[in-house]
Formats: sequence, structure tokens, C-alpha cells
Amino acid sequence: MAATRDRIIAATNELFRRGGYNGTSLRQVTDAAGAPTGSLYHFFPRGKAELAEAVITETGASYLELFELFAAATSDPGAAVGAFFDGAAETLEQSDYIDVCPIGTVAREVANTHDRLRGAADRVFSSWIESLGKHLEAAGLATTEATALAATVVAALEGSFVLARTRRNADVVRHTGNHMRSLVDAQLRDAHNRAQVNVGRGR
Amino acid sequence: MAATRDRIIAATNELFRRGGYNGTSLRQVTDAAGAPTGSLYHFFPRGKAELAEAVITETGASYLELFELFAAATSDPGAAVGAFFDGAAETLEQSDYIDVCPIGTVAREVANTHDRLRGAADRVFSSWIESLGKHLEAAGLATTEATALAATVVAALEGSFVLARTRRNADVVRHTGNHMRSLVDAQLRDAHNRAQVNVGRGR
DNA sequence: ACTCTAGTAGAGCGTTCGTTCTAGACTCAA
DNA sequence: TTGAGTCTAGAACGAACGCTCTACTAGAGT
Repeated sequence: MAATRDRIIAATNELFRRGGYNGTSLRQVTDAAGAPTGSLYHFFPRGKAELAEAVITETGASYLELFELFAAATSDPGAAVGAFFDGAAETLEQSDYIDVCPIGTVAREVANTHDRLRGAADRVFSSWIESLGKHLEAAGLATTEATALAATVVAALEGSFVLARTRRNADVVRHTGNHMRSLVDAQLRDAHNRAQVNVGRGR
Repeated sequence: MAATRDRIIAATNELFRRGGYNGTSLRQVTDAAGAPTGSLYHFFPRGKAELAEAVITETGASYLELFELFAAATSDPGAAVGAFFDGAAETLEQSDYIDVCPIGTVAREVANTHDRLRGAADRVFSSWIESLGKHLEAAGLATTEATALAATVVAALEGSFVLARTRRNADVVRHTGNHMRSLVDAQLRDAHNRAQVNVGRGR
């Protein structure tokens, strides 16, 4: 019976997306979750930091699942990337530009002050990069190239959220998605061309 | 004699880069600047928000100048973009991964809660995009393409800061810079090819 | 029927927050 | 020398912060 815990996590997630870590008070969390302080400290004995760590880890895992869903729908990584950006843009517009991703916000905010939170966000980003990287490898990229390109895509995704929130306009997310798609396509084309040349040379 | 005002701005800039808006108290600011509360409210009568607005605007302008410096050094926008990313990576490493850019951090944090700060950050980002966009136009891109590509580059820059801070490793900034450079180069190549075709057709 | 644990409930702790306010010090024109 | 204006200095305010603490309730196990 962890319904209360779930409500606390969900409320914190949404509040972090709106106001970040330091901008969200536990009073807001308990009010939004309809849970008393006692329950909050029952589920998260180390307090706010432990709650934030759980939100980052659990949200990160669910976004990883979501991306895998997009990736499973096609063997073309460029298309999956483009679709993911488009979905994020839609979400932004429908939520009055509340941040799509609490992880990036919190990570940037507390990277220098809360090392455990930084570590949790690091693990989440790494899991995303690894997942996308594997799909890029499967499509023909070398491991090093695939990882670097995956990191760039994640960076562009997070950065486009910053701009979209600031301008209150999600088009930048879509445009960035298109650019990432053509970048992925170009790198895959290069890799295939190189492979062809090597085959032609009897390699 | 606005030396005190300058010290307050500089201290706030650095503290924002470390802890963001809500994570920085005015006590920290006055301590770091060696200025009493009275002086702070003398120069910024509307308090913390006005101070933050000034930091965003002034830092934004100085980064615009910095980019123009990189851009003036070459007629190749791709090279300027790459060099700018490399410079940022260096800065990150030399500063123990304090954020390079207080604007992105603050903007993402308070976009939903402080509209004036959001507006100030919006103007700064727009000025960067406009500047890079003009250089891309000068190199042969159409206005729409140039603006969209410039926005993607700024997004990738901001996003790579998030990842670099979180991983405590600036390589992602360099890799993203390389990818942005090749993206810019590819788009310019496409534009020139299209122009050639049109000339060949007597257009 | 009794005990034990999980979870609910919220008053209250010490601290720090952004801000206000009063008082004093310096500069320079009149 | 005076007076006005600019800037410095920091004590003090009410509000809000994260967190601790004690008391209570519900239900499972024996």
C-alpha cells in the first residue's frame, strides 16, 4: 500500500518541473500530495534530498522506457529521435511550458552542491546515452562515434527545453529535433559509405 | 563610483553559476561582494529579482561580444562555433564545473515563476540567435534556415553544459561542438549546391 | 484479546530567508 | 561651513524553510 508514496513522488515531479529543487518547498509537496509531513519522512527518512533522488531515478527510468518505445517502432534511429523531440514539443505546449524534464533542471541547479543528486542524474543521463548509442551501433556506427552522437542528441534535447521554456514556444524543440535527425542520418550515411569503400578494397 | 555595484554583479554571477537563483541567498551575495545589505538595496531597489535581471542582461551582452569576437576571426561560421564550444569546455574544466552560463540555469529554474526574469533571458537568447543567424546568412543560408540552425546551436550549447556539469566532464561540450560544426558545414554545403544548380539552370 | 508495525497527523523547533529601516560617513557644489 | 545627495553599515522584522517530535489510527499476526 504505497499509494501515498506514489502521490508524493508524482507531486514532487510536477513541482520540480515548475520550480526546480530549491524553488520547491516540502510544504508545497505535502499540500499537493495530500499527505502529512510525517508520511513524507516515513517514506523518505533522509528528507528532501532523498525524495529528489527518488524522483530523478524513477522519472529517468520511465523516460528511458518511453524512448525505447519510440526506438522499437522503427529500425531508423534518426526517425525515432525526431519523433521523440516532436512528442516532447507537444507535451510542452499542452502543459503551459512546465519543464518536460525535472532531471535536467535539478541537475543543473544542484550539481555543485548536492553530490548525491548529481550522481543520480549522471546515472540517468548515462542510461539514456547508452540506450540511444546501442541503437546507433546497431544501425552501423562505431562505438565511440555512437556514444558521442548519442550524448549530443541528449544535450540538444535538454538545451531545447531551456530555450522553449524561456521563449514559451516549443518550435525550437521541433527544429532541433529535425537537425538532430539529419545529423544522425548523415553520420549513418558516412559510416555506410566508408564500409562500402572498405568492401570495394577487399577489406 | 559604481565599484560596489560591479562587485555585487560579479559575485552574484558566480554564485548563480554555482547554485542558481533560489539556491543563492542575498547573504551569500553581500558576503562575497563585501558589501552591506544597504548598498545592495541602494543599487537594486526592487531586490533580488532586479539584481538577477541585471546579471542576466549584462552577462548575456558580454557573451554576445565574446561570440562576435570568435566570429570576426574567421569567415567560416562552423569554425567559429567549434572554437566557441572548445573555449567553453576549457572554462568548465578550469572552474571545477561551475556552470559557464548563469542565464540558462536561472532561466530554466524560474521560467514559470518570475516572468520578468524569463523575459530578460528570452531577450538574451534571442540576441545570440540573431547574431549567429546573421553570420550564417552571410555564409549563404536563407533567413529561416539560418535562424533555426542558430537556435539549435544555442540549444546544444546550453544542453551540453547540463551534461558536462552533471558528469563533471567537459568532453561532451567538445563533442557537441564538433557535431554542431559538421551540421553547420553540411547545411552550408547544401545551400551552395542548390545555388549552383539554380545558376546552371539559368536562374 | 493483545501486540506490533506501518502509516497518518500536525504542532513546534531552530534557522535562514528577503526585505525594511534607521543611522552614520563620505563627496562636492554653493 | 554647510547642506544635499550618494553610499555604507548592519540590526531587526515577519514569514517561510527543512526537519523533529509525539500522539494517534488501522490492520495483520498470534
